[in-house]
Amino acid sequence: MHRAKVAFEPLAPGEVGMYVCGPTPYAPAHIGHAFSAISFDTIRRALQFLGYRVRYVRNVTDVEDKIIKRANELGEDPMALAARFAADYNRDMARFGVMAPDVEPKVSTHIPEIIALIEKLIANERAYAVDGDVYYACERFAPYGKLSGQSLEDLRAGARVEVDERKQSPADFALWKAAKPGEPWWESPWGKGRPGWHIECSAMTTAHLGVTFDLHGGGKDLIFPHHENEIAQSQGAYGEDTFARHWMHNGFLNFGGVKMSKSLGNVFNCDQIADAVGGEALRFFCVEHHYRSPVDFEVEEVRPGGEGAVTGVRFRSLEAADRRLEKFYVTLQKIDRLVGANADPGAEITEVAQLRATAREGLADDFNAPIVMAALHVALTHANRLLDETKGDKALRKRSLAQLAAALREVGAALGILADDPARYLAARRDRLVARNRLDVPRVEQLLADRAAARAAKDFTRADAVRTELAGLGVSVLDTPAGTDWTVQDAG
RNA sequence: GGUGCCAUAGCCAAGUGGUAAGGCAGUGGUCUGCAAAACCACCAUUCCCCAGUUCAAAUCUGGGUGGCACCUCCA
Repeated sequence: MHRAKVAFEPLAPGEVGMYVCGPTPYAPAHIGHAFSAISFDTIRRALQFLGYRVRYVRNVTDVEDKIIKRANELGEDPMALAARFAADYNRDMARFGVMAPDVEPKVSTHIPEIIALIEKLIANERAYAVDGDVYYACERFAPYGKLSGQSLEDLRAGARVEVDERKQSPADFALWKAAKPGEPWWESPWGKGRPGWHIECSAMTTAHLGVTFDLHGGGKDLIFPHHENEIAQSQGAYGEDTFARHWMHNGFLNFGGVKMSKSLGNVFNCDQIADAVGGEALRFFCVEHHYRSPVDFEVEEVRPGGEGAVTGVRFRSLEAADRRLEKFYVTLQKIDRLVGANADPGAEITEVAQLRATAREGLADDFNAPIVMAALHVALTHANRLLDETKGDKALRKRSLAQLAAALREVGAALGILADDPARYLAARRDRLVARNRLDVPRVEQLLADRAAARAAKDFTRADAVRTELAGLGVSVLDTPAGTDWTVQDAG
C-alpha cells in the first residue's frame, strides 16, 4: 500500500468490485452526503464509460449510536427511523442523478456475518471480550495506521477522549457492544448486544465482494479511524494481502471557506438544494471539480430589506452552475428540433472523435472530470457553430449535429449530466426562477401579447417600451424564427 | 503535540519536468427592427515568496508565508 496515485488493474479483467461507505440514516440527508454520493457515483459511471462492468455496493449503517439516540428522542423505533431516513436518502440521491447501488447491504441483515467475523478475530487473538463487549487489540495488528499515516504512539499522545480502562490500549475500538436498556440487540456468544461502528463494513465487503476487492471509497473524514479500523478487522481476519486494493477519498465541501457544521447553521438538506436550483445543477457543479479536491460553495443569506432575520438562502455557486448547464440544454433542444429522431449520423466527425477520446483519457487518469467538462464545452461550441451556419451541405450539418448531440449525452452520462429532456429541464428551470422572483406570469403573458400586437403594427417604439417593462420584471424576451419565447433573467 | 491537504488571471478550475485546458465575468465585432442567445477576436511571458537541482520547473528538493482538515460524532 502506498498513498499515491497508482495504475489501476482490476482483480478480474474488465470487472470492478467497488464498495462505498453509505449513510447512517438518522436525519435527513444534507448536501455533504450528496457531495460524497455524487463523487462515487461519478466514478462508477466513469468506470462503466471506460468499459468496465462495475459491481457497486453501498451500505446503510442502520444500527448505530446516533440512530438510537435520535429514535429515543423521538420515541420512535430505531429500526423504523433508520428505514425511513434510508428511503429518504435514496429518494434525495436520485434527484442528483445518483444511480441505485447494485447491492445495498444493511447492518441489521448481516448480524450473523458480523458475529462470525468477530469470532474469527478472537480466534486469531486480534480481539478480546470484556463484560459483554468485544474490542479490537490494535497493538496486535502491526500495520495499524498505515492508511492514515499515523502511529499508535502518535495517537496515544494526542488522545482527546477519556480512556476506558477495560481496554488494553486506548486506541482499541469496540467490535461488539453489550446492550443497554432501550437499545436494539441481538443474541451473540458475548450476550445480548449490537455491532460497533466499523465492523459492519468489514463483514459486508466480504459478503458481497469477497475478502479482496478493487475499490473502496468514502469521505476524507473516514480515513481515520473508520477505514483504518476496517483494514485492521479484515486483514486481521483474512491476512494482510486481503481487503481493498485501492482507496479513494473525496474532498469535503466548505461554505465560504468554513466547514459545514450544525452549530454554524450552514447544513443544507438535499431537498432544499434540489428545490432551489434543481438536482442537476449540484451534479454539474460537482463534476466541474476534481473529486479529491475540497470545494468551496458560496451561499448568501437572504434578509429582506438588508437587515433583520434571515428568511432564506441563495446558493450562488449552484445558481451559476445551473446557468452553465442551461446552455447545454438550450443547444441540445435546438439540435433535437432541427435533426429529428431518426437522423442517420454517418461517419464519425473529428470533433466527436476528439470528445470521446478526451473523455476516455481524462476519466482514465484518476477520474479527471474537469478535463471532460472542458471537452464538452469545446464540443458545445462546435455544435453552436454548426447551428449558426447557413451555408454548406445541410444534410451533412444535420448528421454532424446528430452525432454531437449523441456524444454530448453519452459523455454526459459518464458524469451523470445531460440525461434530462431539454424541454422538461428548461420548463422546470423557468418555473423555479418564476417562483424565486415571485413573477406574475399572467401579467407577463399579457405584456407579451401587447408587444406582439405592437410589433405586428410595426410600432417598434411601443414594442421596445414593453420589452423594457418586462426587463424591469426580470423577464428577457426572445424573438426566434419559431416565435417569441421568454426566460427569467438570472444574472445573480 | 501528531498526521495530512491546499495556494494557478477579477472569479471558478485543470495541468505533477518540455514551454499555462476549460468556464464565468469583461472588451471589441458579426447577427438582430431593437434585444437576448449564439458565433468570431482579445483577455496569465506566468503559476504565494526565497533559494537549489536541471538543457528545461507551475510541476522536483530545501526553507518560509498564508489557509484548511483529521487525530472526538461528522460525507
